[in-house]
Amino acid sequence: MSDAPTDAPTDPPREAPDDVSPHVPTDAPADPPREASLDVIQRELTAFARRARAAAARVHPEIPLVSYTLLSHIEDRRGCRATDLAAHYLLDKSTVSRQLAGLEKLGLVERRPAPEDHRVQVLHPTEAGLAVLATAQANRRAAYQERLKDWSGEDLDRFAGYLLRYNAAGPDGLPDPD
Amino acid sequence: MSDAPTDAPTDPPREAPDDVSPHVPTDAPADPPREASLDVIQRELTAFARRARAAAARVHPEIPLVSYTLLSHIEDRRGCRATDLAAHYLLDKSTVSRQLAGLEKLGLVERRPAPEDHRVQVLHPTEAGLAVLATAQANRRAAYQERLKDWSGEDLDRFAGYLLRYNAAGPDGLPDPD
DNA sequence: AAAGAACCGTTGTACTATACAACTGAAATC
DNA sequence: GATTTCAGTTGTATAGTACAACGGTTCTTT
Repeated sequence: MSDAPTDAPTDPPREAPDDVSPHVPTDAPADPPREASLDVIQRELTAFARRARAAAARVHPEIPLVSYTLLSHIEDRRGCRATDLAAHYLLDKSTVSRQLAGLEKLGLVERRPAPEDHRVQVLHPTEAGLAVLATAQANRRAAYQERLKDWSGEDLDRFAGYLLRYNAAGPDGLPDPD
Repeated sequence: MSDAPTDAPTDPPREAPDDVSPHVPTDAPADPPREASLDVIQRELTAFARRARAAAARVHPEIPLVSYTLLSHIEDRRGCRATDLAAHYLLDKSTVSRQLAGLEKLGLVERRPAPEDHRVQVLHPTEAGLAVLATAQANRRAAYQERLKDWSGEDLDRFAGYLLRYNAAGPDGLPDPD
């Protein structure tokens, strides 16, 4: 995404969630409020990304962190290749290679050369890998539940829908390969 | 935030934005849909953070990147101190110190010892710093406008509101210091 | 089928972003 | 005035990445 949040973090939740009129958006000239919303979205998304990053390091002391993301994808797409991961996450091959090396050393993934194509490595989570994922997943879920406990089901639903829609535009506004 | 997005990236926009029923949330038992929404939110937020990070590096080749975030805050809070930045972004003093050193070397910020307290450094953006910020801000805004061009004003407004609300919980679910 | 192109993954090297700990200087407290 | 506390810097270490150069493999093309 060419709109990466990388700035304008000034201070996210400074103006309470009210200054974003929940209803009078398309009434007036329609353009000013639109821009205001865009700015808020940009700023908040940025703030989120920045904090997420910082927090990430604190949350998974057990596993080298980003490897975790990859492990998760490996579980989801059993038997995927390193190249798939790189393409999916917009990472360099070398980065993935090293992350996988780490995961293997930790005994969380197995990589076996594919029988059909000897260049390719087929990736699978190990028992340990699955266990780690399960635990972390549970922790995360609990954290989100706590953070969003005051939200109505309807709000959660809509928020989820918006996020899905936002992300659906793909990594760079592109159709999202993969 | 203990809910840091650090995993379950499997593949964000895989299920179209429709499988999140936009209206029938609080009707049924109310619990299953809630959990589903939570999972989606968790996953999408995670996906966003991951990609944002990757994209960030591609978007601001000009300036060492994260420094950008700090510069932005410095503009917003003229005359703030390095410690303020550290506290605000949950960064170590040393990290901020080095980032600022970089920004100063690039001529984007000035730091002067405060007259009243000789330990403190008062930070100000330079002309060049303001110019860089303005340019980047324009780029970002354009990118967001493009990405969200198909959204209705009402949806933008609501999405902005949700993000604000989400972030308002603070870096860790805490009352958000600062 | 031999040559060349395309591919997959690894390794060397370099850089950003961070953290933690130790240290210097300058208030503030006692 | 001695101690503690606070602001920033510097040393050292680590994660995460990228890019470029390779070493095998497989697919294409003559």
